Amino acid sequence: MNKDISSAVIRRMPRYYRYLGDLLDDGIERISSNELSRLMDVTASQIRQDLNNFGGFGQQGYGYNVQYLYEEIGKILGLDQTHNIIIIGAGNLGHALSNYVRFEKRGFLTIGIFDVNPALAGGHIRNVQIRMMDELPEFVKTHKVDIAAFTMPKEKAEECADLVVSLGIKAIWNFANVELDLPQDVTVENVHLSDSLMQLSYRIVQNRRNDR
Amino acid sequence: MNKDISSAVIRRMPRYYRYLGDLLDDGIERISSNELSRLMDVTASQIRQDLNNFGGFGQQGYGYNVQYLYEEIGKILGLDQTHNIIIIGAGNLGHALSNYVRFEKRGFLTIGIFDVNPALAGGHIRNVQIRMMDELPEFVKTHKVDIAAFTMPKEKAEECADLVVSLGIKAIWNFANVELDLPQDVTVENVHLSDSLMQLSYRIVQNRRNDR
DNA sequence: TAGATTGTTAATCGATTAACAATC
DNA sequence: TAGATTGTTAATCGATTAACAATC
Repeated sequence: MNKDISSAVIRRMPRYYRYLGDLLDDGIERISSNELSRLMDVTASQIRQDLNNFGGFGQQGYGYNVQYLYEEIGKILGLDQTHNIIIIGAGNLGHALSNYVRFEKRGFLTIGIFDVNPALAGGHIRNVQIRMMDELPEFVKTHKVDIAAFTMPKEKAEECADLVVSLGIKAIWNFANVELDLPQDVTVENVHLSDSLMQLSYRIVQNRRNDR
Repeated sequence: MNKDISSAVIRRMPRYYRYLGDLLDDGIERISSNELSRLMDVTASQIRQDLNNFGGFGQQGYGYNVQYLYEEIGKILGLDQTHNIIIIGAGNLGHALSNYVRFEKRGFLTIGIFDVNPALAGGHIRNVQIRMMDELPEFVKTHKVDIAAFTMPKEKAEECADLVVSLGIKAIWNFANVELDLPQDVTVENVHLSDSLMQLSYRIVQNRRNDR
């Protein structure tokens, strides 16, 4: 129905959402694309183009109602629904993710954490129990799981992907440093921390060269 | 000197590096842009264009030597140098980052972790001592610090940015969910986990709509 | 009504892909 | 030498910006 919206646009939507949330907190009622443009350091034209991919949220001569636009973008991003997350890999990163209380406010709820290490069995992270991997199939059958977050070592990632796909999970938030090979009805969002660090490193080295 | 290379290209370099590393591990000696293209699911044309931003690393009729190309991309990304990192915020995420042994292999070394919580003072994460924030200025003066990783709550981020900038640090790896306002000789790489999760959420909701 | 600002079309710019001559 | 494959130029495609008529 919605014709495909370019990923460049999608990438910017959470940023709009963030800025509008801040404006809302500051009690700002309305904002024009021009003011927002100055605030966010993007062109007003881009803001209007981006938003109009999803509909006309503004009003000529007035601008945008902050609260309304904030809520609409929230709906676009699916933040009006609850997303149940399981975390596979109870290492530091798994801990970190499950502790992000802020996510909960946006409707993301960690309902299970899984690991292979028997030493962790029965433990809890903020009242979410750590379970062993062999309990995963039963758990997914008895709970609604929307997202599997992958925080295990990359060597295990492909195997885990096969498992969760076979259990019917349709979305993976992948922190393991490999590309997963998935059926096309399963969506994956990669967070490659080491790629990110390398990009930073590139720019550092580049700046040093320019200084000379 | 190097004319500006588009960020789209830079973003792809770590991925090339990753794939070439895997090929190297598999004992593959040479590869053509065409084979790599199939492997990575990008066009061969793009691979050749991307690489030729930095120089001619291949040979007509032969392709690319995997080892050589791997090392050259490593140099481009600055992985032939050591980068000392301090982590500000010793929460779960700070722990996770400092425990990424893999980063060390690429020349990224955590040399200090800082927090405001006195309960953490004197603790260690993998033989790196947790220090209090008031020790930071002295630490930066007596150690070479290339990167400050921001894993504190977003409310503290801007203030920390002012501090590390005033101490002469030129690169920030920012996990706090705000945009930092920085002088233009300071480079920042943002990792906005909640933005990432929202993009995933968008695609989940989108897929469900399409199913109907 | 006049002024402001959107929604949208048109123009520009940049990035990706295709093509092919150069050359190993 | 003939075949393969790069490096690079040209063509295409998509995304961003500019402009402006519609309208609140």
